[in-house]
Amino acid sequence: MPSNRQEVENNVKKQEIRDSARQMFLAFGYEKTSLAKIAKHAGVTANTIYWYFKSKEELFASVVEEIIQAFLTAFKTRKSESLRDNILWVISVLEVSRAFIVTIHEKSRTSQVIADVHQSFHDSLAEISEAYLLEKEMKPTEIKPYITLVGFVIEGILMHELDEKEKNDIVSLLEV
Amino acid sequence: MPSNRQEVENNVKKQEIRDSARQMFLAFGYEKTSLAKIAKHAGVTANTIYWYFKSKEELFASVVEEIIQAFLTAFKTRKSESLRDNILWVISVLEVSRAFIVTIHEKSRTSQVIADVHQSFHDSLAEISEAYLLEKEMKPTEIKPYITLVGFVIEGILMHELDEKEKNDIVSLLEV
DNA sequence: ACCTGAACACCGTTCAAGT
DNA sequence: ACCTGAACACCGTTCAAGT
Repeated sequence: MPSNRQEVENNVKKQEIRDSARQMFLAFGYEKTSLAKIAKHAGVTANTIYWYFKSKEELFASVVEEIIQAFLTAFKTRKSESLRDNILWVISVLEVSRAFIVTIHEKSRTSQVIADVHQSFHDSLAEISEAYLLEKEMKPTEIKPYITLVGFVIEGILMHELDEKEKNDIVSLLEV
Repeated sequence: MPSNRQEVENNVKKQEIRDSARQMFLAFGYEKTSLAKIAKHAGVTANTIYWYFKSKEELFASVVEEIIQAFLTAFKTRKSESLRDNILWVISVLEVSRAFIVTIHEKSRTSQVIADVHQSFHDSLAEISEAYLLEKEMKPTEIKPYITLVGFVIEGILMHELDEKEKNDIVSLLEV
C-alpha cells in the first residue's frame, strides 16, 4: 500500500513510461526505438525518463522483468497438463514478446542488469520444470540437460518464424 | 583472375576493411563498433567505407557471408563421422564466431541482406544434412523437423555459454 | 576510380535551472 | 521531488570537391 498520493502519482508516471517503452520496443525493436520516441508517446520529455530509470538499458530490463513476472505467475498457477501441452502453452504465451528474445540475448553480453533478469528467468523455469519432471519419474541425471534442451528449442521456435505444422512436428520430437 | 593491377589493389583494400570489421565486430559487438573505429583500424577514413559497402549493415552481411562460406566449404569436404561427432564439430567451428549468432538473428528482422545470408546458411546446412541422414536411413518425414531441432540446439549451445559437460550431455540427447 | 573534409540529422546522456 | 531546455560527444550517412 502506497503511503500517500504522491507515491501513487510517481508510480503511475513510471508505469506509463514503462508501458510506452514496451509498446515501442515491441513495434520497432530496441535499437530503432529512441528515448525521444518513448518520451513523446508517454507525454514527457526525453530526459524525464532519466528521473525514473538510470539508462535506456535499465528501462529495457524493467520492461523485460515485468513480462517475465507475468509469465512466471501464469506458469505457476497453471495446472499440469501433458509435457507437450505445457511446451506449446509456453510458446504461445511468449509468442507476443518474441521480438524481445533476441534483444535479451544480445544485451546480456554487455549489460549486467539484463543478464541477471535473463538468468533468473531460466533458473525459475528450470526449478518449476524439475519438480514436474521428477513427478513424471524422469531419471534425475537426465533432467537438467533435458530442461536446457527444451529451453533451447522453445527459444529457437520463438526466434525463427515457424508455421503450426513445423512447430508441432518439432515439439513431438521432444516427447520423453 | 583479375584483369589488371588496379583491380587487385581494389580487392585488397576492400578485404582489409572487411578484415578490420570482422575483428572489431567480434571484439566489441555490432552496435558498439563504430564505422570510425573500423576505418581507423583499416587505415582509411570512415566515409571511404561507403565506396566499398553500401551501409554498415551491408558490411556486416559481407563479413558474415565470408564466415559462412568458409564454414560450408569445410563442412562439405569433411568426411562423415558419427552424428554426434558432426554436431560437436559444427559447434567447435562456429564457437569463435559465437558473438555473431545473436546479431544475425537481431538484424535479420530488419535487414533483407542479412536475412538472406542467414536463410541461405540454414538451407545449405539442411540440404547437406538431409543427404547424410537419408544415407543413415532415417525416415524421410522425420528428417526435416529433426534437422531444424538440431539447428536450434546448436544455436542454443552457441548463444549461451555452456561448459563441456553440459554441452556433451545435451548433444547425447539428440542421438537417434 | 578512389578518397576526403565538412556537414546533416539523430542518438543517449548530463546538468544547471526551474517549479 | 519532479521536470525541462540546452548542451555534450558521438553516431551512420551524404556529397561536393579533390586526385
